[in-house]
Amino acid sequence: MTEQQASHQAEAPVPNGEDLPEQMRIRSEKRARILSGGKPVYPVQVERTHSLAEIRAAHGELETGASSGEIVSVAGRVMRFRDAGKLCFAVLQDGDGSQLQVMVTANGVGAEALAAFKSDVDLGDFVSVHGEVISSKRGELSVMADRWALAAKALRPLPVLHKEMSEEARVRQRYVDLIVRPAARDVVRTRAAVVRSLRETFHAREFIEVETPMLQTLHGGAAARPFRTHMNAFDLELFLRIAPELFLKRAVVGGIDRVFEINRNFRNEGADSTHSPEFAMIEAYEAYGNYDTMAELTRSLVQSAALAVAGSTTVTLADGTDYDLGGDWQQVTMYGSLSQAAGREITAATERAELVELAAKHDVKVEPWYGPGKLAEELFEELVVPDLYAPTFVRDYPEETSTLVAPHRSTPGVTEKWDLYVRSFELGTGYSELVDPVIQRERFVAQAQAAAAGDDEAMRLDEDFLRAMEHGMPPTGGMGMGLDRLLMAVTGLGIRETILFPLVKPE
RNA sequence: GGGCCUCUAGCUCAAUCGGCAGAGCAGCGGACUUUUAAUCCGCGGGUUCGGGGUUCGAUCCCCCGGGGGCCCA
Repeated sequence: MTEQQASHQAEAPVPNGEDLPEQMRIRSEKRARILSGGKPVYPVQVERTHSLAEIRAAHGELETGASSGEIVSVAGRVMRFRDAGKLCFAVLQDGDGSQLQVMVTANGVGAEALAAFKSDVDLGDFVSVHGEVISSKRGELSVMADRWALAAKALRPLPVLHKEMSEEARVRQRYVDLIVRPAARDVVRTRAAVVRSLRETFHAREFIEVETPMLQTLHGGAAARPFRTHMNAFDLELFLRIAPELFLKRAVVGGIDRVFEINRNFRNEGADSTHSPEFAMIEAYEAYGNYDTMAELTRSLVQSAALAVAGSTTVTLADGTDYDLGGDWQQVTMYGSLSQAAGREITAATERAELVELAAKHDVKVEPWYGPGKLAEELFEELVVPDLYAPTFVRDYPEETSTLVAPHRSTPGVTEKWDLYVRSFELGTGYSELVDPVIQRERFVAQAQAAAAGDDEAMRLDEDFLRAMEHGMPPTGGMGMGLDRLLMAVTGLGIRETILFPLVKPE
């Protein structure tokens, strides 16, 4: 930076200085005053020999009032500040949430540096303190300063630490949430531990991680409305992917027999406590696997993740209740559970008219393009899902709604597909993949007809995907699981709490 | 998409029937060499989400719009 720029910044600390709230104006004025006094406000580097946690680990047992004899430099964000005359206390915080008190006294740093500490430092600032590790008269582990320096000034005040910010403020300004709320930092670490656990489980089973296109000329692999975008160079309409499935299957055709991807999908739908327009998903495919082997893999992924974050397959949810993800999970069939809930036999052969009548009875909305399979699934979601609290694999879904799934080997009209439900939300899905290119083409054609009838979630015919499959695809099992929902499953949090920076409407 | 609730100081929230817009924390000035949400004295701080209407007078009532939450579809 040139001197000219530096002086310009000193003169105009922030735009619209006149209109600033009082506390920002005062902090900006301090910034300018410190700079004009020749001291840096944002030095490139400050003294720091130890993290706060390291000091605590090394000297946590120091007796009340004792001195350690060790001279250190620590730095951190000022979370509390108390001025007791010729002595100041400040509590510094590190990124991992650990805190340590520093004491600045007239004897230790001199009257001038003490006065500067009082006048220059605000809550939220970063400071560096050099001095001896001691224990205060009240037994608080501290660094007794012999010098100090400002490490970075905060121009905005911290929110009050003793009350939670509103949910909206927490989501809109996650950086502030992270500063003041340890639980917010914990979620970030928990999510990282889950992702790491997933990769370890996959690697232990010799799955290869790949990245497939997010910008696609044709969206597919799921039933959802896509985001559209445009590529200038090719003057081409592109879609943000709604699922990686069709590319991962191309990889299996090519001989990547065990393959997985953990990455983002985009669905142009609403946002609520269980849906985010962009969400992270795990998908995996295994040649010579099937929906049973994928169920076993999925259970292992979830249980290993629970062990990684909770140390147990029984996790404690945000509301304090325990939830058991351990052991084998129950398995039911979709038509069987629906029949039981409806009090009458319903199969893939049940006539549409009968299902329409049942839908009317239970206030389930019926769109004209719904066939009997889609209707049965809608009824299932209304009548059965709310009661699926314990982890449950629901098996054998109608062909009509399972465009990419192999026909069941013994039950007519259904496919080898399961959905995994946890606490009544859908956590994942698994298939014996459809690998017959002729049937796949027929299913795509049926989807095209549904699209023509008004179903804007219907899949489009993907000719290149069919071409790949026509080269021969081995019998394959596949699974998919929402990463954000897996976090929800092991923590009990809402989806917007599991995503670090969820989309919010502009203010 | 529909219904209900909500938006006030930096943050979290009050404000009676429509009658001078308040508190706690935070901030500013002062005191204090051992504080732990320190204490004591003093003092500031507001586009009450935006626009319009009713009224002598609107945070409050009405209309339109926006953000957020919950429930329903």
